[in-house]
Amino acid sequence: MPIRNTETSRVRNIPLFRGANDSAFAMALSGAFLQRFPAGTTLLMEGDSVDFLYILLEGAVELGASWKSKDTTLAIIRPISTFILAAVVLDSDALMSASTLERSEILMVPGESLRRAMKSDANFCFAVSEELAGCYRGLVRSVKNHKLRDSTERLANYLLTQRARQGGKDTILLPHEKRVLASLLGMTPENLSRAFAKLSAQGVSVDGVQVQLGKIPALERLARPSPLIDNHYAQPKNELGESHIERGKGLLDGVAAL
Amino acid sequence: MPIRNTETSRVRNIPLFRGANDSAFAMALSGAFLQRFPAGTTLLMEGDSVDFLYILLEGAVELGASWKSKDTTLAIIRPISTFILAAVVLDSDALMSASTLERSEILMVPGESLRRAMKSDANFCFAVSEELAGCYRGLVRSVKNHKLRDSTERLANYLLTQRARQGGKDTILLPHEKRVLASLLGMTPENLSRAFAKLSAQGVSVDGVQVQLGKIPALERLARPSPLIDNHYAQPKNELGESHIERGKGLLDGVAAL
DNA sequence: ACTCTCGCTTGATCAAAATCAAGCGTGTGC
DNA sequence: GCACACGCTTGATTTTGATCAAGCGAGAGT
Repeated sequence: MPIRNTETSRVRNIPLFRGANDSAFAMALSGAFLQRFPAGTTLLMEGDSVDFLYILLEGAVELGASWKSKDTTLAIIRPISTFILAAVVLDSDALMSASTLERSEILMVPGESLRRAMKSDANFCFAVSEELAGCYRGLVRSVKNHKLRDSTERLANYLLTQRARQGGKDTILLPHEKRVLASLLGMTPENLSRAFAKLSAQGVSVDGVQVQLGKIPALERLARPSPLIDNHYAQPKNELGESHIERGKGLLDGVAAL
Repeated sequence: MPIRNTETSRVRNIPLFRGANDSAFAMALSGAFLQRFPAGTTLLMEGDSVDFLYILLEGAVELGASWKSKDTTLAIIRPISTFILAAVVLDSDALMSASTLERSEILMVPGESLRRAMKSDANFCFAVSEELAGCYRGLVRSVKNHKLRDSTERLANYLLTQRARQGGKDTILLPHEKRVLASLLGMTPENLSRAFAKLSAQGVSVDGVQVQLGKIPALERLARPSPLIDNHYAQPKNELGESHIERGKGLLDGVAAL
């Protein structure tokens, strides 16, 4: 599908492109096209060579990986976010697979165009570096979350993060199927159920996708959220790893991953 | 300590600076200085603001993190490598602490100089992006390693990676104390001992820092190393996460982390 | 030589999480 | 309406890893 004005203007204002000069922006998007995918479509498999930067405009995309018949979710991307940037910059193979969780609308930007634009405009290139640095730090948070907390603590922090993103109200909606959430949090669906059960002591009660957080102080006492692991303060756009994303200093639209 | 010619020329050739033009290189290193630290020195704590890019010229540095009285090692840096780059690019706080494992020699480059240099030279800026992308992908490998493998499998892969880096001989030397190794692999020292014991079935025998790998095929059958997780093919310079680092396409000197 | 310390190992116990196996409830298709 | 599939839960069991508690052995300081 040819790229239209509506799309370019939407994308022009994300942090990645905002500081680019017009000619670099045009160069980056030369050859870009818009594509729609139904839910459950595999966009990319681990090991595939990566020819495009993906920019998710609508929908949701799961980044995952597998080994020896196990698999896991590494991140869930929400609009407007890029993914697979690192592989594009290095012109190398994908380390994660990507598939749509919902019907999605994706802008596909040729990697070669993007790299040329970076080399032609230091400000744009700097924005790419900021973006990558933010992704890196999101992953650092994710590793810390996994190595330092047990599964109940991860869930408790996930709930508090969602609360902050969904406006601070005491009842939140789970944005994904529980099995996807379990995989993102690094546990089995069975254990996710049990972790929810444990958190009833902290006033958490689940009804389908709705979760009531009855006793926030108790939940916080258990979760002990930390700005060095959790990203409560970011805008409610992305969920990377256990849902932490970060933008250059005081920012703004989330843009994430790979 | 003032920076001398020997140091600038050593650093000039790492991938990060190789493509920079002379004026950007000079700008980046303006205000840089060399510092020596004894083993066990804390260079940076989590949450500290980061004013310098660190370039490790000699020694070894551990990057770690802690939460609720637990702590863990996220990476071990070997020369010549940078660390804390992402925080410098974003001019933000450290997400990891850094401390020397051995007496170390570190070139400290002011963050502001580095950012100015990036904005003045798109090629240098591109190299920074490549560096960050490599760090990012190293962390992705690390997350996969932790979420998909159990501790014995992680150890088995670690041993095979070390073998590849130490020249492919069937006896390798552990480069760190076992307690550090355990923390890097995400387990307790007790469990590291037991994991070694389990691997005796695969021909692994330990004597102090020396490890004999008796039955490589059996070990590989258990470890199932994968180019999408392990970085056997990189140069033997770095150990990030479980020891995977990656450089832009066909590269070279390792440079890593944060 | 002799303790002392320290890093590592070993064993016993405990806690956390994965796995196996039903069951339950809702929604779909026939 | 009825059967079926599917996502989720619950319980029982096993496996994995953490914790607690000794012990062992090499090296450092006296």
